[in-house]
Amino acid sequence: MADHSADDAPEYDIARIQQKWQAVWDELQPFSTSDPDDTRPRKYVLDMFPYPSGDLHMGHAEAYALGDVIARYWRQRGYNVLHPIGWDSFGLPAENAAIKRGVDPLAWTYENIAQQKKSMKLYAASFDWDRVLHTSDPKYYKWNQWLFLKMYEKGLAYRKASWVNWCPFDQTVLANEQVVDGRCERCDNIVEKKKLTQWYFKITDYADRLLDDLEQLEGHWPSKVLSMQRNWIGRSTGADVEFEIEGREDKVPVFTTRPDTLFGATFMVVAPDSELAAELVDGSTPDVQAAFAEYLKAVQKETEIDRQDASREKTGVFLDRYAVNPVNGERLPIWAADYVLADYGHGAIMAVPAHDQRDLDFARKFGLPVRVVVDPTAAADPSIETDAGDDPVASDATVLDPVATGEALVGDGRMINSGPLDGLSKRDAIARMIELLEEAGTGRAAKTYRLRDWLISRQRFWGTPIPIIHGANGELIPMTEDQLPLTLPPSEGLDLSPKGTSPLGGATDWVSVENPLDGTPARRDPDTMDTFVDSSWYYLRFLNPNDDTQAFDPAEAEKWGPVDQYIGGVTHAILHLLYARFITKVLFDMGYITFTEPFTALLNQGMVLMDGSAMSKSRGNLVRLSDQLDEHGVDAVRLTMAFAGPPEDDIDWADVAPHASAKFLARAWRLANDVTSEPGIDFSTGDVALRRVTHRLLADAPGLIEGFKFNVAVARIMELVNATRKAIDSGVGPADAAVREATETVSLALSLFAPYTAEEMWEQLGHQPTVASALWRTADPALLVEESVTCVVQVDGKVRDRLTVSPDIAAAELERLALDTGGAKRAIGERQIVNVIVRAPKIVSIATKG
RNA sequence: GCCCCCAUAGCCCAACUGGCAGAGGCAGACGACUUAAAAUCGUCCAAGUCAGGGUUCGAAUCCCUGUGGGGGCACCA
Repeated sequence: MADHSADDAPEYDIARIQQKWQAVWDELQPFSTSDPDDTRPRKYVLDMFPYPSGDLHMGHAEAYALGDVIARYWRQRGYNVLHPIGWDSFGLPAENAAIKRGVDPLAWTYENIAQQKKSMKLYAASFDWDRVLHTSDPKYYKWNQWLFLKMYEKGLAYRKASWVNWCPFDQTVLANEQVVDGRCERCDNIVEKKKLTQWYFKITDYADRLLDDLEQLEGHWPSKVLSMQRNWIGRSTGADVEFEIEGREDKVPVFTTRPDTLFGATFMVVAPDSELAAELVDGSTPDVQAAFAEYLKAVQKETEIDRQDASREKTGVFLDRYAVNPVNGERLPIWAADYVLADYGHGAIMAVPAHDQRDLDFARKFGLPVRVVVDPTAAADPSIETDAGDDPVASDATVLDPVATGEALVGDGRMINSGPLDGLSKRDAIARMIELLEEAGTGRAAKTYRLRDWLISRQRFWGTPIPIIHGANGELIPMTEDQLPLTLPPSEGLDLSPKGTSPLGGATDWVSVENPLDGTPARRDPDTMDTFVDSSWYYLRFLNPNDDTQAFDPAEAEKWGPVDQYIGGVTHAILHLLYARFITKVLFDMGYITFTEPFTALLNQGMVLMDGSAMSKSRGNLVRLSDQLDEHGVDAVRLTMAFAGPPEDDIDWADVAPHASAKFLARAWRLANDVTSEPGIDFSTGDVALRRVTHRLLADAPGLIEGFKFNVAVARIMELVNATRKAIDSGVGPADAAVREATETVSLALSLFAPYTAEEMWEQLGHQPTVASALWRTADPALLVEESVTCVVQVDGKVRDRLTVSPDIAAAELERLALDTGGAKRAIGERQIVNVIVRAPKIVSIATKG
């Protein structure tokens, strides 16, 4: 038995090993991708870049551990792997820290970046340090401005006045995506509505493509993210119907998903905060105008949270105006009610109370007429085809009276009271009504989306200035590319505190300019861009981060793009990913790139929790990464992250055992110390049993890594370590060639998870550094075949006997052997055999009866 | 309200996608080494797969129903 007492055996000193190899990596640069003559096939592996709000935390540690496994894996498989890192370094936290502590946001940001970079190096993340970028660097945000100007040129960047989300604490507008449950995503304060003129990107022009292209990502992105994106875009199909309004010149379009129920429309509702409502009220009586003004005031006082309370009563005011139903000429009273939204569809609806729950609630409250046009009891008629799932309702007079039941009839049935549609099913009636509307020129098939345009202006300092000059008469003058970058003025002397207008407005020298067209006084746009603009295309900037002549090199994009594997948290499932997909499509349309999706594959890691909940200082369950690294070593923390479970699952730090990972690594490392054979020994002379374990790992690890089953891969390495330990201590001994082969394989496999330990082992085994640039080995198929396998003999589903047979045994032979076993004979007894299923060589299943 | 995931030893998790429920780890028990402890090495322990039904020669795996947990969307016409 080998002697492992502390006195005479070397100790696994992870602190020393870490220090040693960091220096070696700095010198050898095994992760550089700068050689233009590299002929290896390429992989682009990208971790979501961090926001520098402090030092790295446990969440970063998990993400970077997993991303690194993938990057190192592909390198080991012979690929030229681009694995860059940068910082998403514009944004609110820098500014808030500046306000709170009176520091310069720039200094604060770059101090944090320096600290994070140091931690990443310690953490052994295999980044290409030559490609670092910071979005707060004018070298970077110049190209944000370029992108803005290109979008402006194409009509994809525009200004409009609209009711926007306003965070009263951060004193800035927010995108819809940044409002969660009616609260500001960042500070959790209740969001208010304000009418402001702001810059928008026209993402709605791309709604169909953003939705339809998700199909390409199926199987490569988590299905959860795909469904979140689908929900967010929220396409619904139906028809636009044009209604005439008495006393108004132009017709009013209304979107509906149920054009089949047009004959059941009994009133119309417009959004109180829409222009249409204001205009209709203008043409109404003074009484109506007063009532409406009061109602509008009440509506505008409501927060998003009030509005989303589904249980609240319907409210509204009658406008004393009338629309005309285009299919039957009926007069429909027009109401304003806040259950109709100004910015969805056309801000007006046709109300069909019999077949829409909201309309029914409203009609019941205000005593408006209800007319049933779909008879759900009639679907039993065999000549009527109903949609699957919409089962006919039992024939019962009461269901046909929604006013009495309070339940709208939303299911399928047979059309009644609907003139030319009578007798049709819902589906057929929808199609027929669209035809009729199109023939009459009063409507057409239409689609509407939940997705809104992307509001990109922010009234904040620490962001990309918008490269637009406002002339004295309100004209917009875009800067020209040669004038970029438009850099931020120094923060010194500026009031950064939230006050509802951009701090840049106070930088008089900066904001006041001459109108480039006529020399009259003009002002720069004082707002800055949403930082999601920065991150929407950064993956392209990594291809040539220091190029001053272009945002990115289309030739490099052709070489490397799109990203083969993107890794990051599910927190960005909608926002960032949707914007990046959008900008990618825009750049494709402009001809800069040849692909339409930025991220071919996506891995979402879970969160790191403590005692079942997210870590936070206020909760007092914060685990500090630096403490963990000090206590257990980098490798043990990384290994723990990979081993804890499937990567997309949350890790509860209370459930995992980094000390056990450290113990395992020491055990693996000790193997390398124990090996006594020389490098280059002929492995084929080694012990076959141990070689089998080694080669099974060689064969299986690639599939496990590519399937993101890192935890299983680690378990398999542990298995090999255990088998090797046993071979050394109580088997063939430390000099056997198979022991060296196994230990070298452990080092190679561990190099993905525990790079320091793996390097140390590799060197101890007599190899040149680095194991990080060594290649994975091919399994010998001969060693993957077992000499004999156990075949199970089942009778009526129960295991009755076992056979030890050759793996290539013939089915007929196996059947004969199985039927002859004592266990099978006993179980069959007098019963009659009805079927024998043979799955050679693993199982024989006998079915009997009697 | 609509849609989507998940449930396996005390705990974290595997199981070739229908073929003997266990790879690995934690915790636990015992032993070796030690004056002792730690470290190390070794041995052992444990569920019949949330519940009920169905398909099948055979179900953790496929299909229904329910329970429990997690997530997304929601007055979106």
